[in-house]
Amino acid sequence: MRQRLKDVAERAGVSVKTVSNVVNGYVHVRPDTRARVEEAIAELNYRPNLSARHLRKGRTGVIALAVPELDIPYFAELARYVVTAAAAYGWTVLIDQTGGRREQERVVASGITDHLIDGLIFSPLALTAEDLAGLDGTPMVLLGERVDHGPADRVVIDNVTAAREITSQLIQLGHRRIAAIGSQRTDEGASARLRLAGYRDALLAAGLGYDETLVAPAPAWHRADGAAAMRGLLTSGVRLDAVFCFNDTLALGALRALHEAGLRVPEDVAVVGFDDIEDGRFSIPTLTTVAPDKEQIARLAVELLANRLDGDRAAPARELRASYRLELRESTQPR
Amino acid sequence: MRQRLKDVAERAGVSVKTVSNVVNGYVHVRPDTRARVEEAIAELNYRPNLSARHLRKGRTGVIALAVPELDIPYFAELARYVVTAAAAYGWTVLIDQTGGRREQERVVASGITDHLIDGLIFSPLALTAEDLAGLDGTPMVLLGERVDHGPADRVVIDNVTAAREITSQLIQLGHRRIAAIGSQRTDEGASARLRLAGYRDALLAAGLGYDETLVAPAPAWHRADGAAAMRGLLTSGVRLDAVFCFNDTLALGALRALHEAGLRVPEDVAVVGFDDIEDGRFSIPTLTTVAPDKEQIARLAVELLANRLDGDRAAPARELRASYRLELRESTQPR
DNA sequence: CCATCGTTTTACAACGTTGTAGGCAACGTT
DNA sequence: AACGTTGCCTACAACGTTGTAAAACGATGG
Repeated sequence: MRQRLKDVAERAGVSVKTVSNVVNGYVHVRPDTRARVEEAIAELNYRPNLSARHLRKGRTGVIALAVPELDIPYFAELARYVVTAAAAYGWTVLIDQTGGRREQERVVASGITDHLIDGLIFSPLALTAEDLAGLDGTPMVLLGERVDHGPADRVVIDNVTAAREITSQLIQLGHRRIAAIGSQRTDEGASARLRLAGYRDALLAAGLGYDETLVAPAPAWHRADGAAAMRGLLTSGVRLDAVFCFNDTLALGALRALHEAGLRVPEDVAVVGFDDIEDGRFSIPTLTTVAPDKEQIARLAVELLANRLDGDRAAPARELRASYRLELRESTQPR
Repeated sequence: MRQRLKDVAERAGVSVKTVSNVVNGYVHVRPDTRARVEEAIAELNYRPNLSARHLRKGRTGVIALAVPELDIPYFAELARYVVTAAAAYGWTVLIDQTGGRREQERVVASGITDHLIDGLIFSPLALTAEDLAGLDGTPMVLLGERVDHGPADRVVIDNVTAAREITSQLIQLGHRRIAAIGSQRTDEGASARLRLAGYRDALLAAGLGYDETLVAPAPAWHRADGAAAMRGLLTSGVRLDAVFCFNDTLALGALRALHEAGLRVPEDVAVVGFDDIEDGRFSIPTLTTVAPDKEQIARLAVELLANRLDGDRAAPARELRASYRLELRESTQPR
């Protein structure tokens, strides 16, 4: 049977509240009393009932991280960092998978949210600012950017600049026909829109012009989508000597399709990705990519949440920018 | 401000309990009363306070899934299936990362467990049966096998047979010097022990003999460990024409190391893995592997937990076996 | 019109915890 | 000696919910 404060109190011969005080580290407890209580706690293997504590205090010590898909490595890696960063605050992280579906995202943002968790770190794919507007409840930190600024705290990286830089890098390496894989319909995928903008900026700045036939859409950003898009570009007959994939899994799929088509990377076609997932450090060839500082993203998100929880909930939303760097690997330069 | 039953009750002009009855689908509520209450619920956007409900009912509707590392793709994929299977029971899944450290696993198994969740699906790396013995509390389902049968429900696959089959497959393809990557110290990694046993069985059954110099340990089962182990085998000068890696990430690392050494896969060395992670379907070459039915594993685990929660908690522990199949891909046969 | 019975609704207590307010010693200060 | 101060501890109430028991209601039959 599970032990309660009352059981500990009876065993130690003190009041329930005194046990509570010991558990919570209240200072004014005589050392011998404290020792007696701690002994009783140990003997009974007492553990606080978190639901009761929450009911009383209004805090659960649990925050949620909601991501579209856990088996996209980027999110799995991010989840690990968030769990680590949250541990520093003594928080447990509930990880939730939305599948990127608007309905599920809405459920997570409002339903799950209510009462079970103290705060939410949320990487929305489909949800819009107005979906979020109605949620007065749980403090929330958004990851990744949309063009429209919502009412919530947010951690972003500068997608446009990063995309421009890596595209420029390709240009500097001598590539002139640079394709892009991963564009999406405007109402989904803000990341896609921003990375496309950076790609376009770089091309125009270099006087190369923007050729729509070089831009391949990808409904989702999985390996299979990257492979399919690459095959599409190849069969379309368009000339190309490099590909900028909007994330690493797309790029891994593209590598595969190029391999199947008998093309060498980087000799025939250079490939770059985005996210710096672990696979890209071991793929054949290894993958040049934009590497966002995931550890920093996670840390900033947790800090924003902590400030919001402890501080002024009505304070204006803040937006923090995380850094990134370019990782040049084999897929852009012969070894 | 968050709404309570009381607020809804006042608005609808009924008692708190009647609102509770409506929320919980109690039958004896007059239709017009029910309508009035539901209207009030909608207007106030009422959501039950789960902590209070739990405190009263002893159920949270949350189960936990504890895995060693989320950025090992196998666990990420498994997590996805568990979340899906649990949704069918209306459960939310709290995903926890233990890092495979015994201390953290113990915390998860006892600490987190208490009061916050109804049940736990647990994939332990370092924890032993005796660690688990002391936990009377939360129902638990273990994933993966240890040699010693613990006191908890369990979902396993037949590791020994699977390892034997895939090794036999290599032998049948004509390979004679088959290395193994992924062995571990006996006190950790039960999977390693079982897969090694299957590998050995197959070799002995084919009259090939078991050569310890062909077995490379791997402290963890990441890509980097696989690459390092492969390099070790290659520099040791031992002759080999195939490698059985105890999971896919090891195999991907091995592929990388072979590539760097200028060896072709499968022409010079065949490679097989275990787990069937998505990467293996897109790697160059694609990876032959043992494919456990992850969806089935997740479903069985959730079912076991459901039975335990609704049924007899003192019933003897059950062990269910999930199926697997061999996926033959490019890394064992030229296209 | 009353008794009976099933339906619908309600009051109350309890789940385990902690904040508030207060009491009792022991101590130091006037 | 009286007083305030401090340290330690306790009783009580409350967080939002639901199970229990019982009350109120309405319909039926005698």
